Amino acid sequence: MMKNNKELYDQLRTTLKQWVDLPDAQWNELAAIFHPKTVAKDDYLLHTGDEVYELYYVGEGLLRIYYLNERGKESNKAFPAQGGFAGPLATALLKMPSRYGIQALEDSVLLTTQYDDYFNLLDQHPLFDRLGRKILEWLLGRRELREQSLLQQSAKERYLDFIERYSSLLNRIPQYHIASYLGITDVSLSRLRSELSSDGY
Amino acid sequence: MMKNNKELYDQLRTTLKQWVDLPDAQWNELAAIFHPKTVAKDDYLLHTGDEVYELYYVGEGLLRIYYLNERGKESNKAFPAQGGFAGPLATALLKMPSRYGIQALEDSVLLTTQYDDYFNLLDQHPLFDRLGRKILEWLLGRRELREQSLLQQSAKERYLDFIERYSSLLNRIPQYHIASYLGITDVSLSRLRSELSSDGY
DNA sequence: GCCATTTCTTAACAATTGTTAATGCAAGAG
DNA sequence: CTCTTGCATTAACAATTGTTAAGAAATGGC
Repeated sequence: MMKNNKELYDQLRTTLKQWVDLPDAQWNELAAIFHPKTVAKDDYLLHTGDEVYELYYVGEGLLRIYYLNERGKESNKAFPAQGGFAGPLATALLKMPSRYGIQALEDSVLLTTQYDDYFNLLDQHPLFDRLGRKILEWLLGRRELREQSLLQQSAKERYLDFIERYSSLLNRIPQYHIASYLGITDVSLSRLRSELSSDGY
Repeated sequence: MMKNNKELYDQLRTTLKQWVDLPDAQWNELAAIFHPKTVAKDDYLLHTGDEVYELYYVGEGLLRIYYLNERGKESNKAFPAQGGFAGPLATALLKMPSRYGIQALEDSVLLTTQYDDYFNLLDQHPLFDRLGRKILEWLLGRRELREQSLLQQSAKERYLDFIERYSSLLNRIPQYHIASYLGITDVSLSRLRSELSSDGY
């Protein structure tokens, strides 16, 4: 069910509207730096350690963003699906090797832009700074919810929250990736699930 | 060693310069909405559940920002000291009861502004949107580092990192507050410390 | 200096999560 | 269809962290 390009760009505009309703002139400027891209299931858009050049908008499909530590342990940071973004902004700004990677969990249709184009855009009109600020405010709120969850909730509580919050993604993401998002091993998650099911969930 | 007001505002301007170097006109606009405030050790600037009205800049002293969950467990989110900010931006935007609280760990000298004034300021000049965006980018980077740390590091590693990163604050923050920042109990931290010291740290 | 209070440590035991390994199950390739 | 491969489950055991309680050490008020 591949979207055509017009639908794709319309969808991006709708997504951005939740923060700033860009007038046609600015919208056209913004749309001009985004280009359609498709990616196949399991392909990588970014490896940890690479320099970051691109930002992605998910029109259709599902990605995962993950951290990798020195011991080679991966932890999933987020699962951007339709309407979501993926692009290590903080790292791109620093022009440093990325602390995270991005992989497609499904065949996906994206809109992508070069970070250099994005940074240039910010200088073209103050509305882009405003849009950027609003998106960042939103992102920050999400990161803080996650931080609180990791600090204060047990693995079981985090899993139950995940089920509730991301019910639509539940059967699209392998268990071991969910476990890694929750900060536990796949074996522990399986044990939690069996405890929950014997408790009547 | 109480700073006088001029030093206090100069310090704020210096702090902001790391993101945007405001011309005098915009700096004066910004300075006008900030007011000096002192707070005594142990006093609360914000309780969880209160609505958020104010943003704080720390001129001198030390604060802690903490989350509180339904079971009454507190977890420290950050320890803003000289040059730092405290103010639940994400919550202020939502006009919802704050998920976190702010308490002074030392007698502190602050500059504070009403969020309404801050939001108005953003409409006065595009530079403020830019400043806001840059601060948020920086904050987001820090939150992501913390998220990765909570997902991938053991309590012992997190503690060693904390010692390294915040060595200057180490003897100003009680152990149990550090433990709560690390996501463990004070008893566990004490145990870690004794293990480390018998390992020669 | 002395007392009360707070903070930190220690110890025993419980609960949670990790590790390893074996097995079952399901989906995709040929 | 069969085989391979990847994913999920289960079990036994280890390591980490939590809980509770008692006492030691440090701090602040008087």
